[in-house]
Amino acid sequence: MDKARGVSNRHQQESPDIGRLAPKDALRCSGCAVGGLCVAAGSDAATLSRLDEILRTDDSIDGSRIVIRKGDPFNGLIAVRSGCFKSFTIDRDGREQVQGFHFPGELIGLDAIDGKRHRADVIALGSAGLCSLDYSQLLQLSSCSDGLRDQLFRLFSSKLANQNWRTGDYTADERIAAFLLDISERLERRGCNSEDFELLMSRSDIGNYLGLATETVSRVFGRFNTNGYITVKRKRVIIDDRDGLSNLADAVLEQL
Amino acid sequence: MDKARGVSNRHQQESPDIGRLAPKDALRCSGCAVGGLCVAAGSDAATLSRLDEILRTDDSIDGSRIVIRKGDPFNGLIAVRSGCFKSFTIDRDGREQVQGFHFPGELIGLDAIDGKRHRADVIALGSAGLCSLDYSQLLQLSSCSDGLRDQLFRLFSSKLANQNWRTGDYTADERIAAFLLDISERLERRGCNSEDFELLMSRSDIGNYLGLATETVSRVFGRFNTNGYITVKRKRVIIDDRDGLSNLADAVLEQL
DNA sequence: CGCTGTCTTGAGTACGATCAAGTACGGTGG
DNA sequence: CCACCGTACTTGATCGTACTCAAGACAGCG
Repeated sequence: MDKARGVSNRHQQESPDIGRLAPKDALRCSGCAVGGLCVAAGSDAATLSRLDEILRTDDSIDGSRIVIRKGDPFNGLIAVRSGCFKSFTIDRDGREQVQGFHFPGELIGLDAIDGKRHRADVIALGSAGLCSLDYSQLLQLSSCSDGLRDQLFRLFSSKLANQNWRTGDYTADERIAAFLLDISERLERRGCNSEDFELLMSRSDIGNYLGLATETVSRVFGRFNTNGYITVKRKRVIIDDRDGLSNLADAVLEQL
Repeated sequence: MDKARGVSNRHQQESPDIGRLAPKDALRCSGCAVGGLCVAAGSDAATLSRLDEILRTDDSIDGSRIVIRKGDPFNGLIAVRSGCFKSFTIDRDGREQVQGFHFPGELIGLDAIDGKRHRADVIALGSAGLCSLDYSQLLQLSSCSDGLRDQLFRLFSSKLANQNWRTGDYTADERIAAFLLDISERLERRGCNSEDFELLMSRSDIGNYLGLATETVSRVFGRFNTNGYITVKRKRVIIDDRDGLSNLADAVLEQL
């Protein structure tokens, strides 16, 4: 009972770390650990093997490597294989705007299809891997498969839906509760431990993402800690009272 | 020189009002006034005529009519033909959250593809018209046409891209300047007068949408008016100093 | 062991929210 | 045509949350 106090450690041993989701031998959609959440979901075997053909993977991304720069020509969709990425822009005053964090199975660069240029920088938070899918080839391939088309639309759709809560008018507490539950839920869907995890992003990233100052994030984390909602030490977070958090985040989560 | 002072009235006579974009006789994609911005853009004649087949139109929508309710089953995409719509949710405390305003050629309900239920209420702001496109039929049809698939993805993509600026951390002045320029630009693309127009939504809708209080919107409008950026009287807005507004909205607009 | 960057904690401040009148407009009916 | 009413908008005064500035604690690392 040293660290994981206040919560069962039922997920302790079987849950993989977010960085370990893509074993070296699964360089294709057909064997991908997050296939069920990604582009391939709902595709038949034939489509799957053609997806494998147009797929380019890179599993050797080290922490803090910028994988996309704003203005880069858009060639294809980027899917996260493992690890976590942050997308952001820097305005002319040098101020950063964090647009989002991307987990395995999620697509990056969807907003670049229209203008054919990437609209944000994307950086790896820790070691990570990704796939790229050439857009015109994907467009071709999607003519053959109803399932693939549907899945692409669904991925777009859920991205749009998940965007809405951030624009609402919520308090710092509501935002952070919703943020923590969002991260937790995304980890869960990937088979990771959703009760006890490491935040891969810094306090200032979180604050920037949520429209709050770094200090406010720190303070709310501290308050949640003393109130028994979570146990937080630096980047390590344990969800102690999920219901309490949900209660706080209620107004926000109704948007989903 | 009674009302349109300070700005040329070059767009005065030839610009249609936003409510008058869909003449009664153009009930099909092929003859639609906003076809170039909507689903049909980039489709060949054959696809266009098949689009016409799966299209259902309704041009007799009166003001304040709710056309979609949150939780409604998702059957297909809704495209605005004429007028303007507002999408919003009401949380359990009865507080409204305005998610967006929709102009002719724009799609509504994209975020419902994934969960198969609409995630927001949609109401007409004044008399309006819309089209609905059955999703499964559209999915089928899109297998035949690269152009249609591409256009659908682009519409999704631009929707995602245009979402980002609202989440950033900006002042009331920046938000409202960006809002006015956004409306103006959308009117322009539809061939309407972009210098002198009527806001179809109320101050409280604008405030809610931008995360500001009604009173703040009113005050900023008033300040912009005295500073010579705009002439505003009730719902009527004239853009007097576009550069000034752009300057204010710079930080925001970089996100686009 | 001290250096560096990240995080935490504290004190004062500001921007926009809230509360509260007051005003203009559009609609209705006399 | 005008008096009336209700709603939307404007304007003013006060308040509160989260920002800013500032200092200190902690972890990681040479």
